[in-house]
Amino acid sequence: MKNYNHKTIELKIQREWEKKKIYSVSEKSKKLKFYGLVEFPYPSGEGLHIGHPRSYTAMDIIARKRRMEGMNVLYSIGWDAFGLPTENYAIKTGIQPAIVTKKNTDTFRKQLKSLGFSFDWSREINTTDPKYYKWTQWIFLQFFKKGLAYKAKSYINWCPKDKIGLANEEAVGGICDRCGSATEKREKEQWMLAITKYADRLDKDLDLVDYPERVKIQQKNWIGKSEGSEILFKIPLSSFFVKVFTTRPDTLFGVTYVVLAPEHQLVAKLFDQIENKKEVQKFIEDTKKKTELERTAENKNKTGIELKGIKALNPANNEEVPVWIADYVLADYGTGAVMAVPQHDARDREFAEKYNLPIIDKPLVDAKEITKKVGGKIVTKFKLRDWVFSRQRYWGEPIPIINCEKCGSVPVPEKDLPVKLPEVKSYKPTNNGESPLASILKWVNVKCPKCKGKAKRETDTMPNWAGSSWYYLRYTDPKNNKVFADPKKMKYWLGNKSGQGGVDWYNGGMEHTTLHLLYSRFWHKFLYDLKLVPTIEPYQKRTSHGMILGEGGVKMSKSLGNVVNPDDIVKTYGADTLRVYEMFIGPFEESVAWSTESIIGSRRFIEKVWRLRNKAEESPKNFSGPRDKSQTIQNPSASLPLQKLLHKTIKKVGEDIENMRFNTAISAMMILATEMEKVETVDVEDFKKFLQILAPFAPHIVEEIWQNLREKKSISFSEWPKYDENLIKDKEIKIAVQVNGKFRTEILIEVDEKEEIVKNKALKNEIVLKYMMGGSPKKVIYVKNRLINILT
RNA sequence: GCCCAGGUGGCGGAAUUGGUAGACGCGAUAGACUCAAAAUCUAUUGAUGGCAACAUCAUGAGAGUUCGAUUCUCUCCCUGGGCACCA
Repeated sequence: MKNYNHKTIELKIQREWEKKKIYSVSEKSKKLKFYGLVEFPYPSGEGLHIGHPRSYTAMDIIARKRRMEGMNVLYSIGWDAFGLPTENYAIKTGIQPAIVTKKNTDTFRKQLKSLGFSFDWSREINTTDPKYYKWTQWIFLQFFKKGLAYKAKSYINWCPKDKIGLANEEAVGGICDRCGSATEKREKEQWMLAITKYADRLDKDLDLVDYPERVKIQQKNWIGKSEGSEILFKIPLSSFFVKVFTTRPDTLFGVTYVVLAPEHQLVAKLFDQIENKKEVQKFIEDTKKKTELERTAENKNKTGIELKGIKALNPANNEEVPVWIADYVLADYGTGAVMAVPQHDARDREFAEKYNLPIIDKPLVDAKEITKKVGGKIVTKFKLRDWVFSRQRYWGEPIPIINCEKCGSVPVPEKDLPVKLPEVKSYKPTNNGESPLASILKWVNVKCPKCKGKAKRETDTMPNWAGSSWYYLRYTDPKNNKVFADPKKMKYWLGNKSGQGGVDWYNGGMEHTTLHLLYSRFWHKFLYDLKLVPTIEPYQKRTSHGMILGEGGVKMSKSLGNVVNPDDIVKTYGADTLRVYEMFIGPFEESVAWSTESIIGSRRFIEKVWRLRNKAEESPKNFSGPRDKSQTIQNPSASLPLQKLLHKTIKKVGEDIENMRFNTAISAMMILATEMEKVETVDVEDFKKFLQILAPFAPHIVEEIWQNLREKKSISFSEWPKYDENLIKDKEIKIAVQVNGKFRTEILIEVDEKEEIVKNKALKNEIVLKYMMGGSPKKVIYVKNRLINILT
């Protein structure tokens, strides 16, 4: 028997899969479908990160198990390729982003193929492909037509030295990460998507999906639904009112002051009546200088100033209360004004104590009644804000709008889609804050599709969240030129049980919980309303993997020099070993530290499986012709304890995969392999069952052995083994015996043995008698089939 | 400051969800095989005391509930991630 050579085996097997296209699927199947999804990668110049295979192997294991369970499985991959790093690389080198992207995706594809994922490569997609982004633009136009894409003033990060707009990521802490100078906020007209229109449904429909509780909590907190009242406080001697939003209208009698955001419109309107104009003006100026970060970080130093000469009338009792402005009240949440009840609110109390404002104890009243009585309104507010959808960048989907002086924003006619990205000389944003596209006059100057007059193209591009908001729909029908995906194909793959359904299982990172996951749910619901997708929600089930950190638990980074290249691991140990190691490394949902030293354990396990093949071959039963598989158990030469262990392992591995407890599944298979190695021969049928449950984890080596055992069909489509209930049940078990709560010995009992018999057995036990020291049992606690505790 | 995770041997981690803490793997030590090495196999491996049987202690710290707590409750400390002071 040859030595195990992962290089030749893995290459050979991968070529066979590719040649036969065994993982290509179509919806023309009578089998039940399963749609497994992983977040498609951003093809960075650094190549595949060692963390990518964690998620991809996990879903590959599930996909492979589903195939063996007889399902028609869609598992696909693509590239989320628009984005900043490629563009910045282009700015530095002058190489076209499209060329860089091509190079990077080629690398990623090769790397992913070397890991043996069972992707249907015929469905590969790329968000930067005009054939793909045609439909991203098309969906944008649907938003526009429904009035959900609109233009509004917003702020961008602006570096006054470099004269360019910056992404949040490039302006962390208000510092430009290119030149280190302080950034400013600059007002700019931007395209927005009205995600807030869907806030309530995005919140409520979380009840329909199977997401981890922590993901649901995070989404709910992000959406931030709260019910409360809007109440008007009149400003005496003026025609103005302060409109406050409160979730505690029942505390209205406890209000001792009102606080406005410094940017609140009323401050300017009432400015003439303010007695301390100078101080107020200075306070407002100071607040403006602070970045959002500084303002929100100053928890302990809430600052404010009273608007002297201005009062507000509490509508509950017509008493006058002072009006303040403070930086802790934000202009863009609620109404930008709050009523302060220091008696009932910790933050109001802190502020009141600092500035010596009164704290009064007034009665609590019924929230609804008081709201009605004072002419207020019961309202629901959300934290969620509309989505700024414009980027002044090159490497994104051009927003398909033509700006006409006469007609305003006019959508590009569908027949003219996609609006392709033109080639430019410089990828750097212009120094007046416009995208580099603005400098290509030939491209910009067009006729208005409506009036045929002079018009200009929109030069803003979309954020990279656009392409990833609908990619799972494109996988169902990746080459369609007529529609973004055929409704029939979507219906097949997404399922439609009374509007429920969606991708069956979507695994991804926690970092995408509030942005990508929420954005794509929003797009999906919008498309559902247009009757363009068959389900209310895009994903039925979502799970999250933990990060793979560097050795010792620190983040992997170039600067720390602790980046692990998956190519090196595949080369040295093989894809099967890397897959097994990444699944064995720790609990799937938690962050774990990489350890190159520990990989050897997974490699040893794989080699052990290779050696086990000899035991199976040497079994004389191999030459006795075909056998009835159901007779395996009665096979006289098969060891009963080993068979019991095999069937227990089949059960455990199956259950562990479903719960993504891959680490304990592998541990169980290691135990089984070690036990198999101890016996002289292993029944070939039993060994095959072991190979089958290992197949999703280490598909190459098992396929090779499978072929050697004269199996003609790929193990990938063999039937997932069933375990025998009778073999799993034990007749006798050991249970723990405690005396006064301390473990002292164990006794053998029959499973489900009567309590009386167990008690008698325990009380006769020598060791138990010794520890009871002649005393008599006062109380005996028996936990069935587990433990008996004797108290004296 | 708030929210969400998490804290168990030298290291990564198990523990049937309140029932024998440390499965499995790495590392380490000793032995077998070998001229030798590698590979493989066997044994030991939480700490302290003891020749040993064994005993005591031990799951971030401290309390509590319980016959029994890694698991539940409270207080505190630390690590990681997120944040929009959300009225």
